[in-house]
Amino acid sequence: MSWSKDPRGYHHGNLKEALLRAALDLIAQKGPAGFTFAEAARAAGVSPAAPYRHFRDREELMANVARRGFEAFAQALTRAWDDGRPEPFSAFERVGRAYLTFARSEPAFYSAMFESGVPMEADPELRVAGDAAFAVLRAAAERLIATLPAAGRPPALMMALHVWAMAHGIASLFCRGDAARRSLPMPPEDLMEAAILVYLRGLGIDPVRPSSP
Amino acid sequence: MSWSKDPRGYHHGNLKEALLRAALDLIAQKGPAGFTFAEAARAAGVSPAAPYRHFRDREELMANVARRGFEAFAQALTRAWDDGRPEPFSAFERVGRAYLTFARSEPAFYSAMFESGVPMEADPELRVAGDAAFAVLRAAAERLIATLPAAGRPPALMMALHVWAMAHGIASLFCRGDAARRSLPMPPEDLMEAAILVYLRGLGIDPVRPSSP
DNA sequence: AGCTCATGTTAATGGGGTTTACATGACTTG
DNA sequence: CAAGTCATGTAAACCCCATTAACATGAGCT
Repeated sequence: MSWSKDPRGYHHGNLKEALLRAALDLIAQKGPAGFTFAEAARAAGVSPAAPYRHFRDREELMANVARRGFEAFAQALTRAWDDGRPEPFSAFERVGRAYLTFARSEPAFYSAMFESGVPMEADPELRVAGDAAFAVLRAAAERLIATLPAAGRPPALMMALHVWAMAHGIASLFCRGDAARRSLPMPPEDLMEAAILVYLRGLGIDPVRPSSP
Repeated sequence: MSWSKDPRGYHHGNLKEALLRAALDLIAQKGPAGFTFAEAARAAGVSPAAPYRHFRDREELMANVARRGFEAFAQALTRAWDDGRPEPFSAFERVGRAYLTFARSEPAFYSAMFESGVPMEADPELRVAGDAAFAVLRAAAERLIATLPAAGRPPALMMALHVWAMAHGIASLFCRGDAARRSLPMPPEDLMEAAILVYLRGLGIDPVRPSSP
């Protein structure tokens, strides 16, 4: 669905897209630090100065990759959450797994989003995209907490932050593609599922609460 | 407390140490990616090629910094754990706080240890140091789990991994010094303490279990 | 047809990573 | 003490990268 030589293209046609894709490939191969502006240009078949017509500098390109990453991430989490079907508990576990699946299947996006050092303030759209992704997690937490008796409900924001931190921690430590990954005596997804299980039990949220048995 | 001209030094005297300190400063200031071999050499008052007499390349220097970081980290955690005094529960919470305190007060070490992309296999001593740090966490988890009735004790390794991931996640997301830090409506330490509280309750470990009231 | 502007290219500057050949001086050894 | 040796630095060179400035080109409008 993507051509590097578009007949409609005169000079290049869609260098911006080509650069973003090249960056994604390079980040996936050599990490966010190993990615170079010049090499992305080379991959797109243009001179080293050409990218500057589309991105102020290397960091702006990285911020763009991160923004798209957050958008795809939010989509993936939303799809996993599936509006809490069939019931919030198992749906929430699905979200946890989806988090790790994304980190593993889109390492370039994940690196750009969380490990590239790009400040969220770099681009308002980046912040919006990042907030939208977190909002999915937060909404899910709210739904899950709503299943508890009204008295003594923990704050949903806190729960969302805890789950985010746990997922990010597991992803960072155990889901990396490169050699920096720590070894683990089990699949990261299992570790994540167990963590969520224990954590939710700590909040008083139990796995099986069928309202209509 | 540190001179660049040591009288005992002829050529330099202790370039290796000077480079390690310079690297630590530079990483603290500009992140693990911003640190350059040449600048460390400049800070030590030496030619750009001199560091190669002491480190194979930039990565080996980084691995050395990471190793020292793990050693200091293990010390900090051990001190916080204090052999479980006065009782394992509060001591464990202290370890959680100490984790974040280290990440915040030694950002250069923490970056080198977890965000520099240095593979643990780069140096056997690095792996040993890293394992030793994790061992503190694991030993603490074992002690805490031992307070539970023998039937249905959760695996201590899993618990240690969960706490590690949670602490690392919070540290990575919310304790960074640079602009990439996410904003948080509360101190990270409080978030961490709440997480441990909830998690331990999920495991059936309660705060107050005085065996001798 | 000709103008204009977005888009690329070339060339130049300034830095960093790394290697190779050379220099220096501290320590050892006869 | 004189000479050799080895660790430690230096200088120079090479290649790559980021970024900018001056120049070129061609698409689309008038």
